[in-house]
Amino acid sequence: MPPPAATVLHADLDAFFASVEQRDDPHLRGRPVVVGGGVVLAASYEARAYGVRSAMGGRRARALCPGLLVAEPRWSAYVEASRAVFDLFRDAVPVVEALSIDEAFLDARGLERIAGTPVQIAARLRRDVRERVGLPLSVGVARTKSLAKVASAAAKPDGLLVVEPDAEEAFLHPLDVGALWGVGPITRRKLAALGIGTVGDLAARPEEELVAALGRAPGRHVHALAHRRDPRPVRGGRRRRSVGAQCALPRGTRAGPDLDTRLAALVDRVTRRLRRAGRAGRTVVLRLRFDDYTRAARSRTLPEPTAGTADVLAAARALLREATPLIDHRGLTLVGLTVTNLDAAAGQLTLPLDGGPDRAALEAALDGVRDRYGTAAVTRGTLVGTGPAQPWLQPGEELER
DNA sequence: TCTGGGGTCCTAGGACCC
DNA sequence: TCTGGGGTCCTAGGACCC
Repeated sequence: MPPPAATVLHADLDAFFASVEQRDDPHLRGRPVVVGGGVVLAASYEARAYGVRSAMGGRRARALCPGLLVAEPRWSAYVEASRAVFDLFRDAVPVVEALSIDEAFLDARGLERIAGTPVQIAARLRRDVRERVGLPLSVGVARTKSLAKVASAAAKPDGLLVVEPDAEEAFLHPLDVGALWGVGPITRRKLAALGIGTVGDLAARPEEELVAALGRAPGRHVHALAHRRDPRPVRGGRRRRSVGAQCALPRGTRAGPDLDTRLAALVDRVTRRLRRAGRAGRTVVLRLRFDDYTRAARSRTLPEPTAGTADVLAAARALLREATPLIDHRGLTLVGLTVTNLDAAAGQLTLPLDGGPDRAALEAALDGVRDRYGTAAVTRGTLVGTGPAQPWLQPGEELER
């Protein structure tokens, strides 16, 4: 067995939306900027120096930082920047696991001969992202995903931090438990009640005590993380597991035509996105948030996967009817709709290939089917894709990419 | 801190089946 | 008629992440 080495990279764009705005508008550079006026979606490091944070209300942010500049979100610019950065990730290593629009894990094992050590790859990646996309990227390099994630956070802004295997404990133990990936405010509070403040404190406690306080999975999980055990591999090629949309409502919203219109708009948005992505789901989830900010969800699982507006809307309306007493009693402040259980049933698409296609066309068609169906093969002049059923996709439709 | 929009994973209980 | 162990699927809720 080779000795353990720091081969996992966690790459994370700094203040992503705000950095894109500063890149594209010279007036914003070096100044406190937030994206999003109502609620802060991203804050530049200049704004963070004033205590401005993402998810903060815009009014509070402006109170903290009088000269704050507010940019309206430009989603297409962020998507484009993200694509360019992920292209560089995939150029750098073969296995990339996206975590969100602005961060990913990269597996840098076994690339010494062709691309250099993990640290060299990380340094080159930071330079390439800066030069070709114009954005600051922080990278953490460590033996496990969890350590790499914590390392990239410690490296920010615009930094590179390597945690070598023999330095892990010295790096991790002084940190607040909230720095661990997976320890949020609630777990942190429960741990504080046990007198646990740092990762070192956490590592000193027996697993049974943590399981008793947090539950089986979370207890075992934080115990393992504190002892730097994290066997999760970097997984490439992961697909989205749900598609949803939501909208905030004026306080005290009740069931009625207005709410139904909102619901229909959400269904429309979600099913469009599903169809564009070539996906279908079996479970429709109605999400509700009430006047007191408590939440509830109601769901229905359909016999077949669908991305059809009418199917999803019918299910959503049935759920809404079911929840109407609850809504009228407690008042609604948010309604959301999610389609999940994506591609849950097996199906098969068969395409006749008449007239002996040339090799390039055949390979393009295979790629198209494989993208949508998971597998693709040619059997006696017929192109077969096996995988998730997608009933609205007719044979022969949308084969070109 | 009174609150936006998008996701992930885990757990528990009940229905149902063999 | 009563009883057992084991499994899957579905619903609802909770915690966490960006």
